[in-house]
Amino acid sequence: MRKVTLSTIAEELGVSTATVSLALRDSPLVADATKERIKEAASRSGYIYNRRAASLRTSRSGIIGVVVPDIMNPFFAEILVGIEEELGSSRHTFILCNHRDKIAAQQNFIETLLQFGADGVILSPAIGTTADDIRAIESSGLPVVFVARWVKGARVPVFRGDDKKGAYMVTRHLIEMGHRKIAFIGGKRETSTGNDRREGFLAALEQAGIEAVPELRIGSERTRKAGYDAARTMFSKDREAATAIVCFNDLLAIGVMSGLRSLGIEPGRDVAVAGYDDIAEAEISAPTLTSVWNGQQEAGRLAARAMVRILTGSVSEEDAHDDRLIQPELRIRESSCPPKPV
Amino acid sequence: MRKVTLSTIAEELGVSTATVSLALRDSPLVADATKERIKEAASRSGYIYNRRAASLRTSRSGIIGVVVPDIMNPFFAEILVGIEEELGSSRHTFILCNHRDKIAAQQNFIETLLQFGADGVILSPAIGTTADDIRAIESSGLPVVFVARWVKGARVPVFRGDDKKGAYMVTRHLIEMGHRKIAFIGGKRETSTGNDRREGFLAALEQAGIEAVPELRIGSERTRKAGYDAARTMFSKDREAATAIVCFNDLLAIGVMSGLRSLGIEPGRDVAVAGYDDIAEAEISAPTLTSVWNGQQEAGRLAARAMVRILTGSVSEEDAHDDRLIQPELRIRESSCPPKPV
DNA sequence: CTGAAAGCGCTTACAG
DNA sequence: CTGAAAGCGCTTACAG
Repeated sequence: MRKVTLSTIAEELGVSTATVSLALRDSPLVADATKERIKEAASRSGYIYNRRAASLRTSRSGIIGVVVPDIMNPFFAEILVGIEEELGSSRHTFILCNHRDKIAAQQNFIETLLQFGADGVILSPAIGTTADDIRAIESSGLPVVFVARWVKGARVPVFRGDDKKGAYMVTRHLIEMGHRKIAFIGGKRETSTGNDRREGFLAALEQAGIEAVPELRIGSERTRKAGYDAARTMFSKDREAATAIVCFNDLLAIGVMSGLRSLGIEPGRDVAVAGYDDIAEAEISAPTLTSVWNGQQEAGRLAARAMVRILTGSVSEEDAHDDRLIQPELRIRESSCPPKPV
Repeated sequence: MRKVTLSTIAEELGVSTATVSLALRDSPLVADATKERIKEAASRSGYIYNRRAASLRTSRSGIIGVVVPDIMNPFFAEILVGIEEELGSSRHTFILCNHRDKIAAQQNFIETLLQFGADGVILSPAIGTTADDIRAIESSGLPVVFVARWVKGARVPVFRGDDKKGAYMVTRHLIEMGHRKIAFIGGKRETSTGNDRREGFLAALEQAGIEAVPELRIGSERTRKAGYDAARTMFSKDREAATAIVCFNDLLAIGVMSGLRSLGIEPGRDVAVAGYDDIAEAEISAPTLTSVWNGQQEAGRLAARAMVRILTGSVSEEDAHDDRLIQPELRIRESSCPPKPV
């Protein structure tokens, strides 16, 4: 079985390849009857549209790159769901990369995208990405949109939750319950999210006149395991190191709860714990986890939509800067108990 | 800045495009001095290799499709890690799809892969995929390798753990601890894994002369939430519905433990719980979770390696059938306690 | 060791 | 409404 191309069909029907091409894309230039015959022949012969050829000719590939730190992290997985939903309805295919906060991996993938002639990239930049890096990508002809994280100085639309405000809200909630010794676990100073959430935390303390104790802040990876370890480190020598813990994200918070329990400290009774992101698991953990809804699906959807707009030219890249922050919402659950009476 | 192509460089240096092409790919046909000049000019001018053009000419794209039910599930995420590791060293790029057990989504993506001229696909087939579907893919020129799941009747290499044996092992472990009322939660009859694990479970019961009680088997999604719900359904009316629970996977088991706890039943003390897959979380849950190591990273790696072998022609597709099952290992932890004395 | 030429399979003006 | 022709940027025989 020889490969079927436009010209195979053209020959068979005695028309030109131009007509076949137009017909298959439903151009109004082609007579309906001709279209019918052509489409019928195409599907009968098992014709497969060759995107490489089309893309070479038009210099549009229909590929959008999506670059995130780690798909295994539910936070980014939910962003992806949003992107997937939004892109599903357009004619774009997305191809995915985990950079795991390695600049080299990110660079490498961008290079691959350029080679494939990708139309754009939705990026949650790796730690260490500079505004110059972003400019370089854009000047290679690859429009960029940020999601979740952003890079200072880069003039690129960014779609994300208001991390500072959310962290402020959850910290304030714990303070209102009566907590004064509040720890902050996780997040890295080098990421915009890490910074913003930490700032929100500190702002709430300051506003309440609580002094920030450096020992009560532990940076870490963003995994369950890191939370588990951090909790054990913080509470193994002093079981009253803190009465409440704000975690950088839910994954960490779940790990923290597990770590506390392994020391015989019951989260939601002996120590209050709060997470961030409101991933699906927060609702079914035991105790259920107080968290901050951060709109990651929404962020993914908005980022994808902005990208499609840029690509279809319905909006200039300048105008795509409608990057209002998504407003976070506090989700109070069992894990944020009041402090134990002394 | 005009786009730089092979001919831009060729003109600049006064050589032919053939020579430039050869030089950039390090062909021994080109003199070292010429190579030097060409490479220098390429990197200086910011030349970007156009894979679409190359691929159109050679009809090899360097793309491998990876199609799994759900990347958010750590089981598949770990398979992906294996694939990523293995493919990292070859010159292949992979593009990913979640089919979420929707045949249409799977079909759609295969179509996209064909349009991009993908070289092959590593597939964990959606429920309902038939041997004919697989044959159709292969006869379109896309070699297939299965990972984790397989399709009966399809002559395709498959890389996966021995699910039946693993489920047998963990069930047997619980029986040896003295359990007789053992439930099985999760998995779908329609997937090969669901079937195999269920069979292993039943085989262990039968061998121990324990009658299988249909009420003690609940099929379900493969999520934490489903486990949570199933546990509550099973134990809310009868707190002694079972003394031990074998779960289709760890995600479910973690949900089950959470569900039990929400009813005031302590997993690992009142009821034994075991999972499957030995995901990273099993080790840090509280109680730590007894599970079966299933070698998913290994499976991913082997599948990717087999695919690369098929593509480089170092092995015929027939010979790639070295699909020995990965031997599962039992990981006994706190959650599998003996039955409570009556 | 290097070059001229053809061709992969599309789409896009242009002409009719 | 349809066709002939050029060209996207590579690679691959082939000739020298």
